[in-house]
Amino acid sequence: MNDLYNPQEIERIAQEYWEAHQCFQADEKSNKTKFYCLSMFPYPSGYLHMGHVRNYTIGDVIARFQRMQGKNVMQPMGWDAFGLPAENAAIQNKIPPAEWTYKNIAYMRTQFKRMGFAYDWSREITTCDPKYYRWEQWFFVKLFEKGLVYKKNAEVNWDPVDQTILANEQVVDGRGWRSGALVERREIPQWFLKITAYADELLNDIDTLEQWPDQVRAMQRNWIGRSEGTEVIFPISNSDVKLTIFTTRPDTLFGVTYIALAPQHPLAKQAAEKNPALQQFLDECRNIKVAEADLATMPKKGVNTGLTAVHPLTNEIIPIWVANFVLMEYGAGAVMAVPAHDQRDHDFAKQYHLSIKQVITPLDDSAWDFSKAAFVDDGKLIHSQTFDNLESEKACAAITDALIAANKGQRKINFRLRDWSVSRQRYWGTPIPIVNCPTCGAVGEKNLPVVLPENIQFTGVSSPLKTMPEFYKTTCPKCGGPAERETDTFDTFFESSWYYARFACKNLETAMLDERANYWVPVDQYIGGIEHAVMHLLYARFMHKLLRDEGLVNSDEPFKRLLTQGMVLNQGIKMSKSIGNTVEPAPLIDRYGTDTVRLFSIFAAPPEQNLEWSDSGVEGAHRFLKRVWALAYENREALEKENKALKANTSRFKTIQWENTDAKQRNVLRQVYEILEQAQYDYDRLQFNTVVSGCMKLLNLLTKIPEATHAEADIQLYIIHTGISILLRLLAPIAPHITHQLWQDLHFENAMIDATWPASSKSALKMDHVELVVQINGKLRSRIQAPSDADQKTLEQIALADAKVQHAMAEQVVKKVIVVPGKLINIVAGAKS
RNA sequence: GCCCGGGUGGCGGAAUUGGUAGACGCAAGGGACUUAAAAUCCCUCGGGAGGUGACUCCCGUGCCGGUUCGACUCCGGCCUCGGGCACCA
Repeated sequence: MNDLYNPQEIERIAQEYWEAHQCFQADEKSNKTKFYCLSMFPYPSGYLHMGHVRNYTIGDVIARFQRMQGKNVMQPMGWDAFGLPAENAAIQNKIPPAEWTYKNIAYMRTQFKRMGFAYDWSREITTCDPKYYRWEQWFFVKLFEKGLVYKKNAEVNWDPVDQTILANEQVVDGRGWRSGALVERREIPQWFLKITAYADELLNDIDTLEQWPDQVRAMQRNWIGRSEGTEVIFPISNSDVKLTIFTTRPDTLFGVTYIALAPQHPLAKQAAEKNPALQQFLDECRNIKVAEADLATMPKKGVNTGLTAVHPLTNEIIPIWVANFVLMEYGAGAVMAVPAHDQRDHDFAKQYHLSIKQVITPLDDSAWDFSKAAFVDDGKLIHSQTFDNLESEKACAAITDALIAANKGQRKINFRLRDWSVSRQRYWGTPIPIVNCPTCGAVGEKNLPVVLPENIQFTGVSSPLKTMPEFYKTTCPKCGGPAERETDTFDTFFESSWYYARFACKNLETAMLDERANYWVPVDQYIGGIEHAVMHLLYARFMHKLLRDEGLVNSDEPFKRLLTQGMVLNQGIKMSKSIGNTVEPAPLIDRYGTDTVRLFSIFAAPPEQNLEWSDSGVEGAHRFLKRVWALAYENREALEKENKALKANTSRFKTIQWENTDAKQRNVLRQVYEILEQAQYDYDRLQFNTVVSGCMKLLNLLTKIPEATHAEADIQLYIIHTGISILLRLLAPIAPHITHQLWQDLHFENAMIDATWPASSKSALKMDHVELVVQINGKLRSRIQAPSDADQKTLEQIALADAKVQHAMAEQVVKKVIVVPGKLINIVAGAKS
C-alpha cells in the first residue's frame, strides 16, 4: 500500500479483479432474490458525454448497492444503434451508417469499461444486429396476423427539393434544414400499431405503478387523455352527407353557432373544389410543420366553406368553417363551436364576427360579460328548450339521451392517444417485414430476418433501399409470385420498447424470449432521462402487454420502479455540442480517476434534478477521496493487526466495558451509527447526494476523535475500526475502486465486492438525554436538555422554567403548549386578557 | 398554446414530507507549515442592527395573499426558468 492515492493504478487493479472473477455475470440459478437494474441504453453517438456519465453512474450505484444488500443483480448494457444521426454522419463523412455506428460502439464500450460500471457485458445488445431485430420482425408479423397492425395515410414533412421526408427537428422555421425549401405536409401510407386498443389498460395500470414518480404518471395519463363525451351527427344541408363531431359538453349543444373542420377533413377538401379561396387556405395550411406545438402556437385562422349543417335538435342552419387549429387526428376532425362557453371558440367568433349565443348561466345567477370572455364553468341551462334549468351534468345526460332517441348521436369515449405510426421512410432502421404482392396484397414475411444491406452509399436523397432491386425484389411468401418488399423501416422506438426483455436471453436463437425473461422481468429499477417520460415509456409498456398476450412474458408491466434523472448543465444551460459548452469526461478521468468523476456526479445534485457542472466541485470530490486514503493509511498498521486478530478470534474488542467509558467516546460511536442509519435511508429513497454528505461527515468525525486516555486505547481503536469499515462500505457503490483497494489493504474480510452491508446498533444509538428546541409563538427562544423518556408535562415544566424562556415571556401568559416529542416545545403566549 | 416540473446564501445543494432554514461541499477572506510555491491543516463565512465580550434582537426559502400554535413544506393567484407535445433519441 502506498501512502499516496494513485487512482489510475488502483482503478486498473480493481477492474482487473472484477474481470478475473467475473463478478458481474448474472445467472438465473442463484437462490438470492433477483434484482434487475437497467439504465436506458444510449444512442452510440461516438463518445461518452457527461450526461452518460451521470446517468450510468446513478444506475451503477443502485446495482452495486443492491448487490451489497444480498441480491442477485443483473445490470446489462447495449446500444440503441439505429437512428437519424448515423444517416447525417454518413452524408457528412461519406461513410456507410453501419460502419460509423460500429466504430462508435467500439469506442464507447472502452469508455464505459473505464468508468468501472458493474455491467454484465456478456449480455450486450446492439439493435442494428440482425440477430436482435429479426425477432422484432417476427413479432411484427405476429401482430400483423393478429390484426393489430394496419396501414393508413398519415402526414409527414416533405422536402420538395431533397425529395425526402424530414423529421420535425430537421424543419427549421418551416424550411428543410439542408435544402432551405419550404416544407409541405404530405399524406403517405404508413403502418400503424393499434396502441389505442390498449388505451384503457395502459391508463388503468398506471395506478399499479406505485414506484414511479407521480409526475411521470400524470404525464402518461394526460397523454392518453381519456374523455367521456357524446358524438353528435349534424346532417349537411341539401345533401346526404352527415357530419360527425365529438364533444365533452353536450349541455352547450343549443349554443352552437358554427362548426369548424380540420383542413384535412374530407368535407373541407370537397368544398374547396368549387371554392378557390378555401383551396388557397387549405394550401396555406400545408405549410405548417406536422408538430402539434407549431399548430397550437400559430395565429388562429379560418375560412367559411359556404356549406351549412342542420342542428340535430333545433333544425337551425349552422355555417361550416375550416379552421387551422382543429386536429384531424383527434375525435372526428370536426368540432361544434360554442363561443359563449369555450374560450378558443370565443376568440375565433370575435375574430370572424360570428354570433355568440349564451345557453349556460352561472349557478349563483351572477352576471357575465360575453363580449369579453366565454363562461366555461358548469352552470344552469337557458335557451335550451325543454332542457332549461337543468344543471350542466344532468343536461349532458339528458341531451345525449335525446340525441340517441332521435338517432342523431351516441355516447362515446375518446382518447387523445393516437395509434403508433411505426413506418419511417429512412434507410438506417429495421426493415419492415412485409411483402406487397399484386395478387395477395400485403403479406408478412416468413423468411426472417429481412437483413438491411449495410454496405451502401448514402446521399440523403431518398432511401437507398428504394433504388436496390436486389433488396426489394422478392417472391410472395403466400403465392410464390413476384412481389416487392416494403422499403420503409421501423421507428427506432420499436427496438427500444422490448430490449429490456431480450437482455435476459440475448443469445437465444430459437425464439424471441424464453423463461429467463420471466425470471428477470419486470425490471426492478429502471433509470433514464425525464425526456422519455411519455413516449418511450408508453411504447415499452404497450409492447410489454403485446408480449404478454403472445405468451412471451407473464407480467403486466415492464418496469417496477422508475427513476428519471435530470440533465447536466453548464452555466445554467444544457451541455451540447452545438452550444459548445460540453465538458469531456475522458481528460477528467485521466487527471483525477473514475472514482472522482463518479463521486462528483453523484454528490453535486440529487438524481432527479438537473446537475450544474463545476470544475472546482470535481477538485473537492478528489480532495475528499485523498483524505479517505490518508485516514486509512494513518491507521493501516493498527487496523491490519486488529483485523488479523478478529480472524484469529483474539481481538480485545469483546472485552470493552461500554458502561464505564467516557460519554465523549460513546457520543462519537453514536454519531457513526446515526450517519449509517441516515445513509441507509437515503440509499433506499435514491437520494445519493446526501449519502455522500454522510460519508464526508463520517470522515470529518473520524479525523477529529477526541483524545483518548491510555485506558481508552481499545475503545478508540474500536471506533476507528467500526467507523472506517462503515465509511468504506457506504462509499463502495459510489467510488468502488478506492474502496476495493483500501478494504483489501486494511485486511477486512473478503473482497469489497462481496462485503456485507453494515448492520446498525441499537445500543450505540441509545441516548439518555435529548436536546429540545423551545419556541414561543413559533419563534426559537431557547434549547433545553431533558431525559429522553420525559413525559409531556415534565418537558413543559422544564421549558417554562428555562431562564431564556422566562425572559422572553416577560408579561405574557401561557395560553397553550404544544409538545413534539424529541423535537420541540412551542409555547403559545399572549397578553393577559 | 397544452401537459409536467423547478426557483432556498457568492455557487451546488440540505432540511426524513407541517416542527431548530442554510447540513455537506465549492468559492472567498484570515492564519499555520514552507526560502518560496503546490499540497495539507486550523478559523470565519445569509443580510441588517446593537454590545468590550461569551452574546442579543430584527429580517430572510421567486412575488402577492390565505390556512395553522408553527409554512421552504399545504391552498389560491402571479412571475420566471426548464422538460414533453407523436419522424431527435
